[in-house]
Order: sequence, then structure tokens, then C-alpha cells
Amino acid sequence: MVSEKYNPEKVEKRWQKAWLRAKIFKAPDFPKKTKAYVLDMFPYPSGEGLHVGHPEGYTASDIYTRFLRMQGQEVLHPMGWDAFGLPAENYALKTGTPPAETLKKNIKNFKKQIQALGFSYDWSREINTTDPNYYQWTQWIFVQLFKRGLAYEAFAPINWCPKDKTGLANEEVVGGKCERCGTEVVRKNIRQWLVKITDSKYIERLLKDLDKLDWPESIKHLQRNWIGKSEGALVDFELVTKNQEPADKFKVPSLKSPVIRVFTTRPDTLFGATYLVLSPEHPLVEAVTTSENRKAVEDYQKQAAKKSDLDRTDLAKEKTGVFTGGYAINPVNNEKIPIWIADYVLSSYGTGAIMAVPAHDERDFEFAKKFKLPIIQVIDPDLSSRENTANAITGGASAAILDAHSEKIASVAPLPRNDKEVYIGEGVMVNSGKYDGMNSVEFKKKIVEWLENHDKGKRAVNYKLRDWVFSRQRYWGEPIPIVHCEKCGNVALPEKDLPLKLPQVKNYQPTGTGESPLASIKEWVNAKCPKCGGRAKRETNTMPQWAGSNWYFLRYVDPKNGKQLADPEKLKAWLPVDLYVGGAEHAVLHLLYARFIYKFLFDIGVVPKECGDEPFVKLKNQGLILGEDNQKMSKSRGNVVNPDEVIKQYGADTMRMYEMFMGPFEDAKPWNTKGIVGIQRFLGIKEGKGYVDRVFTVIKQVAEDVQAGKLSSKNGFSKSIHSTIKKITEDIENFRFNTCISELMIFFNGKDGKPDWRPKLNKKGEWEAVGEIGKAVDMDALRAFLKLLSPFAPHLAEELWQKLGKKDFICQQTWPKHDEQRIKAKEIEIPIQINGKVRDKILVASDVPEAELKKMVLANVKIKKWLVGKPIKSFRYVRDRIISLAV
RNA sequence: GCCGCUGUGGUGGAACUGGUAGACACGCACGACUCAAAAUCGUGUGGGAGUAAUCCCUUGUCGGUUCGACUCCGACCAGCGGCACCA
Repeated sequence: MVSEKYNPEKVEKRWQKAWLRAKIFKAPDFPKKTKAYVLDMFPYPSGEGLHVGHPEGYTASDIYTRFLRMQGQEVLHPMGWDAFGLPAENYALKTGTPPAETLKKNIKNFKKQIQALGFSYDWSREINTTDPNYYQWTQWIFVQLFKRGLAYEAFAPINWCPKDKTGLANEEVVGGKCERCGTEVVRKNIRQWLVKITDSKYIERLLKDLDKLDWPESIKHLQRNWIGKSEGALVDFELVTKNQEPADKFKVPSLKSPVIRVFTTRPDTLFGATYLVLSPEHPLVEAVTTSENRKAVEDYQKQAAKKSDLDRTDLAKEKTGVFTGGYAINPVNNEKIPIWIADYVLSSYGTGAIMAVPAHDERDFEFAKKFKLPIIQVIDPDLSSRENTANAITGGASAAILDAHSEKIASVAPLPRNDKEVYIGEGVMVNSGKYDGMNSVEFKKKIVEWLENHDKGKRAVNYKLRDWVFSRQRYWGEPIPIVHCEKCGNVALPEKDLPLKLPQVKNYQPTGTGESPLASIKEWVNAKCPKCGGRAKRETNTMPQWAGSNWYFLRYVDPKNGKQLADPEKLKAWLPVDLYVGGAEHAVLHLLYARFIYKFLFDIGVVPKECGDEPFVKLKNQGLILGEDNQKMSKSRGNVVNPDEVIKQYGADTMRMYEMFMGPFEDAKPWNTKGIVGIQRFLGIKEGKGYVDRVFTVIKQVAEDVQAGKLSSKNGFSKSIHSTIKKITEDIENFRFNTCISELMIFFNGKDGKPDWRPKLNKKGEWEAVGEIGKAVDMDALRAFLKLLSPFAPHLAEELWQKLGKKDFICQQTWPKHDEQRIKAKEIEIPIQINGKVRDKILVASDVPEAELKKMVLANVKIKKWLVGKPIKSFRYVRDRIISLAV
């Protein structure tokens, strides 16, 4: 009788120690066999500790890692800490505890929790972004960017919290309000450091190279949208009023008079441009405004400046704007059109000015309707409906206008059209002078050529992506290694002076001037210029959290290198990352920044050519684990599950397997504590006096009984295991862990011709061997089963491996291989369908000829019943699958 | 508003390139063990009709293609996620 109960608490700790002692997860610097780099997104070690979402991704990557190792690969599987950032600093503001201290505690706790789950990380490579030996290289990368003009200082509007008197990152603004105090955020133009991610050397590659990545399509799609490429044209509109010389950058050299340059993706609608709109911040506003409109324009500008981003982009609000009094000339038809300013035109996109085509753009249409500006249709959706449309546009007033082919159509036709909707598609040109009747797609090319030939515009590409605001008015981040010298301007620190250490401060409160708390440390701020030795001041902004995380995966390869970011030979040996596992919430931030920095490092030769210029070959996103109420887990909802308690109650193996069993890895799925018992029953039960018929107890009992001579052992790898090996191998490769686990259960429970491994309890409460194992135990199959189980439940697998008399580690065994021949059944059951409905099943030899099968089917009593009086229209046999009759 | 994803029993979910829908697990019901309960084990479990054999219905809704549709096509509905005046 089995007396020993499975005790995960003891067993798991024992094996964790044994693994650590044997250093079996330590990756070599230079792998000799096939290499695999399996990476988890490293966590921010918050004070709250792990939540159940963390182990989901870590378990999946661990299963995959263990699987690859058993398949004979050498795997780099590291872990570290992304430890700069707000929570620790906020905590310091409240309590005065230095962030470094808080984090030391948090990391210790996180590490303990992660290790309790038995993940096979190489802890000798652990990194921490707040370690000066680490951020020395984060700063070094910044200096390289700066030297090449890719990091620059500028005034940029940022989110500003008026109460906390600090700039906020986008991710700290929730619903237009400050995450910390709830105050509505305003826009403030302050000095910033920006990184030129939009540089022409990179932006197109960031877009195009997505094609070669094995990432979820949805993530690639998100990045493409975020980059937001649009192709169109820049068009110059000459000003009619010439009060003043415009700023140089808006002047096309070959033109003598000042122009307003607009960007449009629809040059084909140029004949329908009935007015121009400048953003309120546009530098030419003053120049075009007439004296009688000046007051209204200036008032509007002031109002717009006061508005928060939220107000400005609120679509529910009606469009606003004012007329400047100025006019410009539409280059294609020489019409004089009014210039307005409105805050629906953004200063930061394109040229900050647009040509408005109300007939073919919804926003322009809305604006034109409100301010009674002319609406001229220039694209007809369909030639055949042309007459109807003509009536619609002109309100039936003058259909003849459409055929007038006049260069001056615009002045004849501006009948305001308030009823019809906007048409944004392709079609046939109308009201477009000599181009009428031309297909709009063709016309688009033609008119751009015309603009280029006449020096009035040119083909152009625009992107939504903006340069990356790279500074924070915060304390807990990497200091930006730049000094401002009175004579030399901005000067980067020489590499030998890195790291520029973050000094200790007494007060973490922002200064209120938009500077970080560092600004108040005089002895730190005042520095010598590295170039001229003269007086200089240090930059007091710090880097954003993304700075440390966009290259950390390079450092794991060579975590202690003091001379360079990482040894190129070691990078060659391990990079790129073969599999990256993490949450989808990083789709456009971390994953885009990391790609950019990697490409940059590739270009300057830090990342060797052999590694390629994309860091993450394959990406898998874990789905969110929801609370039991199917809602996102959050403290306020009270539906947070604490993994510590789950591990304590059920053990790490059960926790790991349950998380994998819940559903598809990439889907969001609700936690259900009751469901855990299914896994628990399968693996082994910790307490309770009843007999347990699952993995732990059975294998242990079998091992003991075989050794005691009570059962005979039969070697020879019975066929039942082969389909199990095949299924599990394929499913791990495809991250389908939920079905792996059900397959493990099926193998053990016995079904589909597989033996039932479960012993039966007799009346006396004693174990009684029946069925397959009553005769002889197939030890080879049992050992293979344990190997298949081992990536999922590594501790239990080691324990039972040992009980089977093995002295080595199961996690270092070779993954079993299946024999395709032994999976094929000699006899198969084939369903018979009549008109798509299954009426019977027939047991036949798998190689039965179709003619013979047909005879058998037609002779079948149940089938005959359905065929009475009906001629058979067709008989179809899909080998080994189905017989289908139509009557 | 635009883009993307997802809709299968009481629940989480299976179903290979179109081929027996509901694997596996939870829950529930009944039974065994127990003085009893818990734990454990066994049997059953999509809905409906029938003692039964068996039959009908069923993968968000409606239609289409096919011998055959959860799977492919079209329209619609619902939920989730992202972007949000990007010209």
C-alpha cells in the first residue's frame, strides 16, 4: 500500500537546489551545438511582487527551453530586472526611502518567487538596468546617437501636470489625467532631448523589415499603423497678400512670392481645394492675417494654446476656426481661395497646413458646412451615375457646368452643398478642367508630374511616427551624459568618464521648474566642459524607462564586460534572439524602440553583421489572465490571484501546468481556482488519506513493485506511446501547451486503444493491478511518458525519474522520438454519411480496396434502411476518413 | 469613426490542409468508501422525443458554395483590443 504522499513543497525545493548545484542551466559563452536564444521580457520588480500573469509567459518559455535542451540544443535563457522608473521614485517621494533600497528588496522578493516556480534560467547572467556597470552602456549608446546627430535637444510640447509640476510620459497619462494626482494634463513646451527614430536612414527599414519577422500579424499591423506611412505630394500655394517675408523653410527657391506649402495624400482632388487651413501655431499665420482679422486670430491662437490635448482631439466637439483675411492661389486653376486657421490641423504633422477639399474629406466637409465655404465635387464615383451626381452637387441648378471644361469652373460652381455626404473613393474626374473624364488614379500621377514640372510641388512621403521624446524631468533614471558649455554648446562626456553615476539626493520632489531633482545638487550640476575645460552645466533630465530595456538582451551575452557593451564574438555566438515571449502591450513602444536601437548598433558595427539587423526573429505574446469574474485583474476589483498562495497550496508544478492548461497561450482567459484540482488530481495529491490513482502514486508504486518482483517489466516501447510523442512534440513546437497536457492525460487514463495505467482500488482499499499493468509494465513507455511530462512538471518528473532508479537528471535526457509506422492502425473505424449525416460506422482494414468497401457498405443493414427506394447519386471514399453517399 | 481579433455545452476549452462537433478538464447528478462530512474513486452528463433501438435539433444570426461547413464566401449582430481630426 502506498504510504508516501506527494509533497510538492519538499520535493520542489530539493530539485531546485540540485539543479542550481549542478549548474545545468548555465549557458556557455560559445555554444558547440545548435544554439537557441529564448528570451522573456524582463519584469519591473514592483513592490507588489509577481502576479499570475508573469508566470504564464515564463512557464511557456521555460517549457520551450527545456524541450529544446532535451532535443540537443544549447539554450541561452536569462532573466534580469528593468528597475528604473516611476513606482520606486513615487515611493521615495512618500517615504523618503531611496529607490535603490526599495528595489533591492523588491528584486530579492521577485527572484525568490520566480525561482520557486522552477524556471531554468541561467542566473549567472542576471542583469539590472540600474547597476552603474549596466547603465554605463545605456549612456554609451546615447553618446553614440548624439555624435551621429540622432539625439538632439529641442523644445517639444509634452504632457505637463500643473499640480505635480512635472512632465509626464505618455504612459503616465490616463484618460487625459495625471496618473498620480488625477489633475488634467496640459501641453507645455519645454526643453527636451529627442531621438531621431524618424531619420530617413531608419524609418523605412523599421517599416519594411517587419515583413521578414515571424511575429503575430496583429503586432506587425500595430507597428505599421504606428509608423503610419502615407504617400502624397507637397503643394505650394502662393500668397495673395504679401505683408511680410515668410520664414525660409516655407519658401521654394524658384518662386519669388511667399508660399504656403501643404501636404496632401490626395493631389487628385486639387481642383476641389476651396480654402487652406493653417494650424494655430503655423509660423505664417501672422504674415497672412490682415489687420481687421488680427484680434480674432490672436484670440483663437491663445485659446488653442490653452487647450489640453484631450480637448483638442475630442471628436465630439464641433470644429472651430477663424478666417485670417488672407488668400492664396490654387496652383492648378489659379483660383483665389481663403486662408483659415483651425485647431483640427495639427502643427506636428506634415507641414502644419492643409488644402481643404470639402467634397472629398469628411473633416473639411464638416468645417466647410459650418463656415459656409464652397464645396466642389471633383471626383465622380461612377461615370454612369454622372448625371445624377451632377444634379446633386449643383442642386440641379446647372448641370451644364460639368461639361463646360472651363479653367474657371471653381468660380462658376461654388454652390454650397449641405445635404450630400462626402465621397472619398476613386472615380472619374469632374470639375477639373481639361482633365475631366480621366480616371482619378491616373490623374493623381499626372497632376503630381505637372506640379513637379511647374515647380509648384513634388511627390512626398509622410509618417505619423514622431521623434522619440527621450528625457524625463525625473530622478530615478539614467543621467543623460551631456554637459552644456557656455562656449562649445552641448558636449557629450568622453567614454572614459562613463558611467555618469546618478547621485544620491535628499529630496525627490521635482523642483517645479521642469527640471529634475538633480538640478538642485549644485556640486553635481556644475562641471567642466570636456572640450574646452571651461564652465559648464550638466544635463539634469534623465532617460526614460525604455532606455535600459531597448538593448538589455545584448548584455546577457556578456553581462560583466567592463570594456565594451558586449564582446562581438559572443554576440555572434548567440544573437539574434530566436524566441521572444512577452505581453502584447509592448507592441509599439518597447518592441519598436528595441528594433531601432538594434539597427543603429548594427549600423555602427557594435552588433556584428552575422547577427542580422533585426533583434527578435520570432515573437509570441501571452494572453492576459483575467480574474475569476472575467475582468482584468486589479486591486480595486479585488479579483487578484496571488501566485505565492497557489504555489503554497498546490505546488509549482501544478501551478505551471494549470496556467498552460487554461487555454491557448495567446488568448485572454479567466482564472478559475476550482479548475486547478484537475491538474492536481492528475499529478498527485498533497494531502488526504484516500488512495490516489494518478501520476505520482502510480509510477512510484510501479517502480517499487517491479523492484520487489511483484510485477514483471516489459521493455519494447509499446505503440501507445508513439502517437503521444508525436502530438506533444508538434504541440510544443507550436506553443499549443493546453493540448499537450490533455494528451498527457489521455495517455495515462487509457483510451483509443491505449492501456489504462490506472490501478483499481479493491474493496479492502488496497491497490490492485488490473489491465495492462497487471500483466507487465512497459517501462520504456513509462520512461518516455515521464520525459514528455518533464518540461511541464519538472520537479515531479525528476522525483519519479529517481524513483525509477535513475541517478542522472531527467531534464538532461534525450527527447523521445516516435515511429510513424507504429502509429498506423491496422483496423480503422470509418463513419458512413448519407447526405451529410452519419448513419453508421464500419470497422475495416486500413488498406481495404474501395470496391470491396462499397460492397460492405451497401450490404450494411442500417445503411440499407436509408437507401430504400432511392437511387445512389454518388459514392465517395476519403481514405481512412469517411464514406459519403448522396441519394 | 477607422483598423484588427473573437463568438462552440452550465464553465475553461478540443476539432489536422472542409470529413464522426463537444477531446481534455471543471462543475453537476447518482453510486462506492465513511457513523457522517471532506478528500478520493466509479458511472453518467449539449438540448428535445422515446421503456428502448432510434430519430430530430445544435458551433452568435441570416443566406450561399459543397456529397459534406465550427472551418470557405457574403450580409448583419455582439464582445474585446488598438488608433483616434495624421490631411
